[in-house]
Amino acid sequence: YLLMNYAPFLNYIKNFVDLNEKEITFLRSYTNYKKYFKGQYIVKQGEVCNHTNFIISGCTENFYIDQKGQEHIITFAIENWWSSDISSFITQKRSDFNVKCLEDTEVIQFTCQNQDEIFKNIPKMETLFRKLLEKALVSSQKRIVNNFSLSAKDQYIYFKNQYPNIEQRVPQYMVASYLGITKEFLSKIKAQLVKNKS
Amino acid sequence: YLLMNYAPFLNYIKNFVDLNEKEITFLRSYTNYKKYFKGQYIVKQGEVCNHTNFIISGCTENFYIDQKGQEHIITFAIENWWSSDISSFITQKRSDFNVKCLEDTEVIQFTCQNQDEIFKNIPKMETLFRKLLEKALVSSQKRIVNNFSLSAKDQYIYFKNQYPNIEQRVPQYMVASYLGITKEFLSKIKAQLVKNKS
DNA sequence: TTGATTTGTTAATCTAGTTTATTTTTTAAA
DNA sequence: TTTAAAAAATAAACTAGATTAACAAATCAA
Repeated sequence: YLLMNYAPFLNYIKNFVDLNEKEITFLRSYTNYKKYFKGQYIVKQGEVCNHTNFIISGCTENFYIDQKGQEHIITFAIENWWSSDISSFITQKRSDFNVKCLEDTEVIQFTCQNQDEIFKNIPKMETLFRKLLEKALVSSQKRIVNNFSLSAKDQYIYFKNQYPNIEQRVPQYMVASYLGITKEFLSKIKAQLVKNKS
Repeated sequence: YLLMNYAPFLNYIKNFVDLNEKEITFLRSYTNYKKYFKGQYIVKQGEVCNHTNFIISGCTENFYIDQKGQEHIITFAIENWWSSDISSFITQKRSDFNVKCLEDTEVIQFTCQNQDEIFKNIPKMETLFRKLLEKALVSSQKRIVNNFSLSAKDQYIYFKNQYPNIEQRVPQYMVASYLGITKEFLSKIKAQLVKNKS
C-alpha cells in the first residue's frame, strides 16, 4: 500500500540516477509519505526543521517574518521540487523560516539521520544531492545578480518566464513579496506592462 | 617538491574528513598548484571556467559586467576559501563572471573531469563537497534575506562583522560594489557611522 | 619631487520604489 | 443571494539611494 504515492518520487530520481530494486526498497524504508492541508505549516520559524520534503503534489511557500513584522517570501515550491529550511535541517538548530502549504500538499520526506543513512548506503543518492545543491546554489546566485542589475519590472518579467506555473497559483501580493517589492508597486508595474503592450 | 604548497590544502581538508596516505597521494596527483599575480584573471567572462580553485594565499574578486557596462562584485575570496564560477564549471559553458586576483594568489586547482575522478575514488571528498555546497547555499540565501530586510547601512555593518579581514584588503569602492550600492553612498554611510559613534 | 592615476569625500539634484489612505474587484462563506 | 473578508488597483506624499559633478587625498611611477 502507498506504493502509488512513491511513483512520482522514484520517477524524479530516475531522471538523474538508476536505482536497483534493493536500493529502491532501502530508500522507501528510510523515507515516508505525508499529506499536509492548505494553510498547514511544514516548518515553523523558531522550531527545528526535521525533514527534507520532496513535493509530489501541491505548493508551498518558504517565508520569514522580520523585526518589523513584515513577511518576506524566499521561495515557492511545487510538484517535483524540494522544500525545507536547509540551514536548520543540516545544523538541527531553530529555523529562521516558515514553510507553509498554499494548497493541499503531498510529500515524501526524510529526517537528517535517515538522509545520512541513505547517503551511506546509496552513494549515488549523495551524488544526486551534490548536483542538486550545485544547481540550487547557481540559481540562488543568479537571484542575487538579478537583484543587483535588474529593475523591479525586469525582475518580475524574469520571474514570469522562469516560473510560468506559479503566478497563477499564488496571490499577487505573494509574488510581490517574493520579488522584494510592495504589492502596490507590483500593481503599478503590471498596469504599465498592460498599457505598453497595447 | 612543491610538497609545502599542499600543506594548507590538506590541513583544510583535515578539518572535515580524514584521508589516508594513499588517498592523499591520489588527491595530489589529480590537483595542481598554481600561482597567479595581482591583476591576473583566473576566469574571464565569456570563457569556460575550467578549474575550481582553493586559495592558499592571496585574494580574489568574482565580478561581472552588466549591459550598462557596470561592474558588480558577487564575492571576495581569501585564504582557505574556494573560488570559481560554479555555474560555468559544472556545465562547462561560457562563464558570466570574471575571477580576478586582487593580490598575488596561490591556489590548488582541479578540473571538472578530475573532480569526478576524485569523487569516484574518494567518496569522502564528495561528502565534503556536498557539505560545502550546503553551507554555500545557506550563506547565499542569507544574503538574499539581508537584501530584503536590511538597509544599506545595516548590510554594511553585517559585512564588516562577517568578513572582518576583507575590508582592509580591498578598496572601498569594491566593498560598495559588493553591497550593491554606489561608492558615494557608502562614503556617506561611513561618515554617518563616524558621526554617531562620537 | 613632481606629475599622474587611483581612491575617497561632499553636496545638489533626481528617481525608483515605499507608505499611507481610499476605492474597487474577487472570493468565499452562510 | 447576500454579506463579509480577502485581494487588487489607484493616487498623493515621501524617502533611500542613484546620479552628476567638483574636489581632496593617497598612491605610484619616473
